[in-house]
Amino acid sequence: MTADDHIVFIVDDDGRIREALGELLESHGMRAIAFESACDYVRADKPDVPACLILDIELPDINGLDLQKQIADRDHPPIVFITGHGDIPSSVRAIKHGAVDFLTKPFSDADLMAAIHAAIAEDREKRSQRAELDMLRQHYLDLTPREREVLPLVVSGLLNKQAAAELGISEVTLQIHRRNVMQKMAAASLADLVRIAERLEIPITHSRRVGGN
Amino acid sequence: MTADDHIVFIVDDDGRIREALGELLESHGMRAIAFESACDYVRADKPDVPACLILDIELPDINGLDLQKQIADRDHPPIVFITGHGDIPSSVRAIKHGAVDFLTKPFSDADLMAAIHAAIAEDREKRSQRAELDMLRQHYLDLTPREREVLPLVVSGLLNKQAAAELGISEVTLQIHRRNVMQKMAAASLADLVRIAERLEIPITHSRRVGGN
DNA sequence: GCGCAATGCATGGGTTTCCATGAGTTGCGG
DNA sequence: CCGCAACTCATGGAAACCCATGCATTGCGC
Repeated sequence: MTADDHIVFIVDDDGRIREALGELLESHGMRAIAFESACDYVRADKPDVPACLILDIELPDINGLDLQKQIADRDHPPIVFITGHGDIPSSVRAIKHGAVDFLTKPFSDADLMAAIHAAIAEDREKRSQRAELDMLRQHYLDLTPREREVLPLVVSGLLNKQAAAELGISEVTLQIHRRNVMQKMAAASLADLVRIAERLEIPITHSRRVGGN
Repeated sequence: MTADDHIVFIVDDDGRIREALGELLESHGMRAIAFESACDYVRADKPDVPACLILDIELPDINGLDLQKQIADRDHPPIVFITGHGDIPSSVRAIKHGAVDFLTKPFSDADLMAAIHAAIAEDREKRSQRAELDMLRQHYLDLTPREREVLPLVVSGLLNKQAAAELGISEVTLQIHRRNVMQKMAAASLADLVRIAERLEIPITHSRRVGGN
């Protein structure tokens, strides 16, 4: 419960720091892997568990902030920056881009551990969110092209009749597509389907007029 | 279009700074009001337009970061911090709590103006979001107690019959409540109502079982 | 006490949805 | 060329939903 369900990555070019951090983390029962450079970190294949990246700003190959930016879109763990010569603009940029904390050496063990715990908790939450979303996206991929046209019409609140007219097909056929969509998306009800579509950011194409019914 | 649809508040105890900032903003065609202390700012009644608060960290009555915390829950404009003696922990805390930027004197006019424009744009967006939400909340207040019980059941995807059973009333009565809810919430369709309930954070009480139908 | 809002129920009729059965066309890959 | 997936459509019955009319009870404020 304390060593296998999370991991801490350390990227620092100073071997003594890597060692000290590794020992600190071990003494708190946490698993850690240290890298000497950003390149090593990026290339390594990392276990797929809630994690945290302790990142030094001054690295031999690339600036820590630039690394943050590079891996921003991808699927990366929250970052805790540490630095010997930090400046305010860097810290502002780091936090704005989502870093959990920005610590200047020397920092207290307590501060670092607090940041790490916050980061791992954040990653845990983020992962669970993403897992759910991935499942929905997987279901969406199961839809046929036609079903993908039907979905937005249905969650827009159109009647089957109206949606069918929109696609130029018969109401019967649309009902079949609609039914398949519900099944493939594992939606228990229309309300459910609407919420699922919301999370998949399916755009509302037409909204039914109130008086139009 | 450039002076009346936004305003910049300045809180700084240094009269020269206030004057300089006021002139800078005026030269950019922006309206500004300056205050000498946090107390003055809080007490003043401020125009209800997209705004931005330029806040000095070192104030006579209260620390700028504490002021940020105090007005955090309330309805306050985005903050751009400026300071003569900033430190990294302060900047981290400020940005974490939502500040737009954290500038140390001396800073360039361009940096400040960029931050201000970003802040006002942010506020504009936030206000438009809140305006919509307020309207929905107003509609929600129009609902009777019973209608407020019906809403979550309906958006959970329950059949009228099931929701009625849940409340121990007849299906007919529930249909009437349901209809009133739709009308009062200005929902054009069930899909619409689900999205509205989502934004109002109406919890899902029961979810219909797939096979149950 | 009277009016009014909120809540409750019934009946009836029209519309929509849900589901199953059955079946035809098209296009692609083995 | 055969099978299969995708798309199409019809019919028909059961269930659910929408709506209007009409009415009873309760509790609160004027």
